Amino acid sequence: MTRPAVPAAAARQGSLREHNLALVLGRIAAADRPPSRADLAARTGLTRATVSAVVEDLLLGRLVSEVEPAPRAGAGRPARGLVLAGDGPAGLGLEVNVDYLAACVVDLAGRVRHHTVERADLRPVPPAEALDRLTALAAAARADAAGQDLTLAGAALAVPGLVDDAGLVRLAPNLGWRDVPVPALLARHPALTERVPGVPALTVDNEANLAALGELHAGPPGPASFLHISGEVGIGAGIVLHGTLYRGARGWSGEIGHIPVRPDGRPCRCGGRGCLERYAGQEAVLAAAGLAGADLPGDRAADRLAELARAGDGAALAALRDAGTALGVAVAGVVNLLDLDTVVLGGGYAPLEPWLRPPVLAEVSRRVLTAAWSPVTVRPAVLGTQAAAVGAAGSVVRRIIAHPAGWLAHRS
Amino acid sequence: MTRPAVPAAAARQGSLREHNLALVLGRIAAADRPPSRADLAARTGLTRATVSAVVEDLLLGRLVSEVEPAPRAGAGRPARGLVLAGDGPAGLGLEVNVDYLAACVVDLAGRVRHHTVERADLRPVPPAEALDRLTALAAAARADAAGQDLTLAGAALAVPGLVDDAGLVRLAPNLGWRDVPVPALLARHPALTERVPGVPALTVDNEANLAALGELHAGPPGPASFLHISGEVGIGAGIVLHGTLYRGARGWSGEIGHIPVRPDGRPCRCGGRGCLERYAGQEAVLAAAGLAGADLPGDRAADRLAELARAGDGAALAALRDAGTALGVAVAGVVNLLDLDTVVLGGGYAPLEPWLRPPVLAEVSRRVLTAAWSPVTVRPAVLGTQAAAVGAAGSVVRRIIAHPAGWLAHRS
DNA sequence: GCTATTTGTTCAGTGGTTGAATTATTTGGC
DNA sequence: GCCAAATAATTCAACCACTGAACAAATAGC
Repeated sequence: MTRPAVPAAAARQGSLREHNLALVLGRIAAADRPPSRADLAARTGLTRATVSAVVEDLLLGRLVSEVEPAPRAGAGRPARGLVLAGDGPAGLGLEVNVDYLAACVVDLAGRVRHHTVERADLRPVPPAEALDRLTALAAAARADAAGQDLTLAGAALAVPGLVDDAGLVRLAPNLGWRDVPVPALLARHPALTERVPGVPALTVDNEANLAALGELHAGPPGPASFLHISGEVGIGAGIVLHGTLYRGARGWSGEIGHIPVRPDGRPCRCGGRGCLERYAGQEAVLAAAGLAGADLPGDRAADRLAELARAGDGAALAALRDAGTALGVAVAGVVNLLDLDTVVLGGGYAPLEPWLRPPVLAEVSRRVLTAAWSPVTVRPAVLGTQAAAVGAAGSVVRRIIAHPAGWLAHRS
Repeated sequence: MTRPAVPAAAARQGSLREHNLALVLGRIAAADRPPSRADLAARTGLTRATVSAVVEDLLLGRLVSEVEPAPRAGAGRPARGLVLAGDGPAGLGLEVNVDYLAACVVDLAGRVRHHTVERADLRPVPPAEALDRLTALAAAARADAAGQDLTLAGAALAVPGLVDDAGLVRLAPNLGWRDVPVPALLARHPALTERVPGVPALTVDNEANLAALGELHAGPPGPASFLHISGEVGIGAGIVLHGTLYRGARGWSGEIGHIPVRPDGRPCRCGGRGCLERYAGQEAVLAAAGLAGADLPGDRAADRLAELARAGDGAALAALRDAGTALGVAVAGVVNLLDLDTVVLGGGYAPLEPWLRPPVLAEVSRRVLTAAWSPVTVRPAVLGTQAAAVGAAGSVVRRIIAHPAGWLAHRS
């Protein structure tokens, strides 16, 4: 990617320290074994003197802690290992979805330290009440975190819909929400509005975006470019380019469900025709598999379909093959456009991956111009249905790791 | 876009100056009237002392020059205006295409200071000979630049094909090139390999990518997100996200011509079926308009078609409507995925924009989920067929503006 | 116990920014 | 025509963060 044309802000003396704090902390986070100060100096290019000074700040701010010297062969003073603190700041991840509410806490190292799911059909519930119930989960999560010596530094909420910069949910069709001002509705709950400078108290984002972030951080460290497809009632996608989530010009990227795959095909509720959702969305697949009337809750439907496919049910297998082909056509277009090397099947698609992958790969290898040189990997998501909530919590701690200076200033 | 997780390199004292050089130079480049040092201090947040020191470096390095004080109302010492130097470094842009070679020189301010096009059918010409002929144009451009007190700081070459990081042209189907090692073939031409530290002597890139860059810098300054579609024999696209060109995981993004628009439709030479190129590519449109046998050179074909359409020719109008519809289906998918606010019709599509825009817009407004809140603009490219060569030259000078320290180190 | 080795800290030196004081150059009032 | 006010740009001491070298600390091997 070409670098941005114009830097935004003046660099002053303190900017150096801010940058190097992030550099050192990022290396500690990405290391596979606890690095010593000397390791960090060698790997970052800073001197040992500077690394010591920077690490001192990080230790004082409870972002890292020292661990026992790792046994090492040869002579020399033993190194003190540095790890991300397990008792420092943590992120609160929340999710409102069609048939459940969820809350989780993730610590700096990315470990899930708390996780609750409350099943409930939220379609008939007014938004304000749904958010009220969510704050009960949030309060419990906060109490659990406090008991583990964790400080919640911020929260992120995943919603299955289009969210603008201010946190207004413009449209969440499957939830029946329209123009819901989430931050205003949550403003009276102190658990969600306590301010830590440099860390937003609450951000609201699209569920598919946050699920992609969860997948990014659950995988190996380092930049990656992939498409994370969440197959639910609708089909959403999160786009990760070179290790950063791409949100679009206005934050509404990833509406892969409305990519046309049969321009003159089945009409869609969006007003178009032949959208992917009408061929590979939950309703379409269940109908084709003969499960139309079963009225299963969202996450059960995918498991039921997987059972049938595993048992060799003809209708289920045909339904999955057709859905995979439609998905493959859309994915081929995306890969031709964006040159991604990986496609992750997430959400409801994850358990169905064994049956979806072959037709998707077939379409991709047939239709992608560069498929011959650069194979495209299709794999299931490693995080299951928790992806969005975990990704939401992870987005809070990743922001601290990327910009530790704000957190440190707050603690001094 | 979420910020990157881990900074890459250590920040030392000199990094501050590097950053602030780029900051100040970028503001001078983006300003609409020559700013004074005091203006720059106010706008960047640096002190006037620092701005003066930074500007001193830029003046010494011939990147900016002072102009007469702009007349100002009120009392006070008159300000000295700062502009990008018209006699400093410049970029050399080159292009090999199916039926022409081009060379141009662009100065720091983005002005085109030299431009030559040599028409020739290059399909029967071996790559080495085509590149030889190109170096003749490059030498003339270099001489002309020297006569205008410009120093060529680097060159960029636009090719209608897939290019890898090393400059190897993997495939340029319409030119008949495959695995052409362009940098090696140009290595014996000193005019193209003279090294300026910090500025690559020669980069090779896809024509559609460079055309999009040309369009980005020809437009108003500031970040923009758009899709620039070059409609030639093939259809390529350059993707600009938040003011930066997105090249893809391996550099092969933008193959919009092979997005499926009729999955079971006409077979394509890529091996797929129903690719956009088979419905909106030059061949398909000319055939539908009854011009199949005319065998016009690429850029004349579009003009001829525009003439016919202007005269009300039924077949031409129908062909353009159908092509626009196919294009609109593909664009709707792209906008749903990437949430772009602007689509630029470039290359051969530019003169046809009056007839292509209505069907494209119709499909987009019908199929894009967020079309109701956020209109998508479809407009013709402001640079015509020169876009790729001008964009190539511009990419060289933009790199200097974004990273002036390298250039300054070289001159000291 | 001595030496080699590696880790981590201390400290003078340097580069770059800040902020206040100073110089430079104009307009406008008297 | 001269002086005050205003704005632009430079100068300079102070400060901050990083560098590099010297030094202290802690271990293994002989």
